[in-house]
Amino acid sequence: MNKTLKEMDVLRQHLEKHQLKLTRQRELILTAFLRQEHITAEAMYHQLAKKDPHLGLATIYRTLNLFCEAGIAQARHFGTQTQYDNISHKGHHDHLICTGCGTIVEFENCEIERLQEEVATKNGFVIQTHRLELYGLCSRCRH
Amino acid sequence: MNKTLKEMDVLRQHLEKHQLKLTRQRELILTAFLRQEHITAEAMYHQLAKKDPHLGLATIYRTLNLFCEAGIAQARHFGTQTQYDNISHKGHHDHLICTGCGTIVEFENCEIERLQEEVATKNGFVIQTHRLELYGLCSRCRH
DNA sequence: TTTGAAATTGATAAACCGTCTCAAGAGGAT
DNA sequence: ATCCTCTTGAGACGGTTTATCAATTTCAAA
Ligand SMILES: [Mn+2]
Ligand SMILES: [Mn+2]
Ligand SMILES: [Zn+2]
Ligand SMILES: [Zn+2]
Repeated sequence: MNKTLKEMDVLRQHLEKHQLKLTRQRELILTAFLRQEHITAEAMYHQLAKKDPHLGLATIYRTLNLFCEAGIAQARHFGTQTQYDNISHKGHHDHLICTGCGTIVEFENCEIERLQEEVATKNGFVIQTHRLELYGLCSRCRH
Repeated sequence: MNKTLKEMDVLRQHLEKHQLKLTRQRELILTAFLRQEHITAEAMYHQLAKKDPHLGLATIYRTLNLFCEAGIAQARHFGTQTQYDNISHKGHHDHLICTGCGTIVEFENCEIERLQEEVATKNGFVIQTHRLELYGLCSRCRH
């Protein structure tokens, strides 16, 4: 029973609007991507290499970037690595990252968001984007 | 009247403790660095390339990283560029960055800091570091 | 002051991560 | 099925930072 994915439709619409084509690779990568919360291009590459050993790394990058343009993914730069965040079913959020095991926890805090706006206004700025990342040790990594 | 700089002493102590040497280059770079609030290695390189003997780019990087270890500087990754933040006379702070002109404004907001701790605790984390950057347009860049 | 072991320097190679190039292949409107 | 356009995969390339290494400098001890 292959249920019609909302995200596949989002992609199809984006492709249509921009005269792009729905390829086997794009379907494959989207299906795999939607199983993840956050994933790097490299990890996606290795994961898919098992299925289709000829998927090029450049195609992974191109396709994940396409998903960003379509609003399905968002590139997040944590420390040195870039994680593609599956935002198809999420609103804005920020992250807690464990420096021990790499676990990524998402959170939303509207009070912090409000205070950010307040700080910006106080300094004459209008915010376009922001980054908030908390790095530390999760309970398991502290034993 | 060459007043004795507190930062030069901090550097001297750090060098002594680690069996490192005080070189003409390190003095030169420190003096120039202390005139800045935030600066990239590349900018520092160009600023100093005109003077004196010729300073290699590798030396600039090595020395700025040395300052970080000595607690005089802190590397901050804004967008794609790495700014070395002169923290010799500052406590913890975060930044507002204008995407129009590149202006960097520092701010401290203990209420945000407190809420960050609260979020971390709620998720079983103990924070080691954090990044908070607000990107937007300053009043001049909005006209 | 001279000496010499150890640290430092500058030039440049290399690593890293992602994008660009381009010839060959695939998509899809007609 | 045709044919124009878009996409793909392999590898070259680019920007930024670090590693390498022979020559030079520092500085403590003689
Ligand atoms: Mn996320
Ligand atoms: Mn600062
Ligand atoms: Zn952990
Ligand atoms: Zn501005």
